[in-house]
Amino acid sequence: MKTPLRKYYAALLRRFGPQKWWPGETPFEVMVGAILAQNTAWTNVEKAVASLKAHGLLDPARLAEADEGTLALAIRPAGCFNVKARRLKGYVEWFLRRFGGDPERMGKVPLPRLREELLEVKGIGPETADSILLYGLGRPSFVVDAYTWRVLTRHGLAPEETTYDEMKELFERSLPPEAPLFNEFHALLVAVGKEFCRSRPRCEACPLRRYLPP
DNA sequence: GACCAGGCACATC
DNA sequence: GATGTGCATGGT
Repeated sequence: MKTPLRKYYAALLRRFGPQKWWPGETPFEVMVGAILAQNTAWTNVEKAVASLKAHGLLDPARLAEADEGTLALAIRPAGCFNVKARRLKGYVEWFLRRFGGDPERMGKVPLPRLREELLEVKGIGPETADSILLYGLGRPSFVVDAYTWRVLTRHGLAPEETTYDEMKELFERSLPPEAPLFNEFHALLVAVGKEFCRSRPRCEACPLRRYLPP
């Protein structure tokens, strides 16, 4: 069955314009940001990233050398800082060991296999893995998050028990595998989710309202 | 003063 | 295999 996702994309782009997520950052900075962003407001992530920069820790080798306590202190504004310090270190150690800290080398691994490898790293779940792939490396791996889930279930495009991977596949089989498209679409879903999906009444003004089931 | 935010691992049933 | 819980800051 043909999904209306392309129409959703067009309507959202018209309404919100390009979101320009993660512009002009290094791939490594995006990877770090993806971990810091777990269950955290984006404004807090920005503070933590700025703090890492100020501490000279926004570099794979430096970050790997830093002790967890120092790291935790530096990323404090991101919340869950002890957990995230451990996850960051674990990720960076893997990144250095596996690719010498080089995003170019990482980008040469076939997408499905690279995703599998990422998921084996402690602290990297599906959404973080896909964020790293899509926003960090420019690979066409669709990112699903709470907003994506909310929009799709509310519109009857997926039942509430749909898993992460199923929802991801729903997008990936309906769209051409183009990273810029996946990038923009996911950011637009967050935009509409934030503004309109918080409560039922707000659906009245939503740019997707004409696609809502009766 | 709850409740939420661009999750995840781990415990427990 | 499905739920439940801890992590923790800063904004609404």
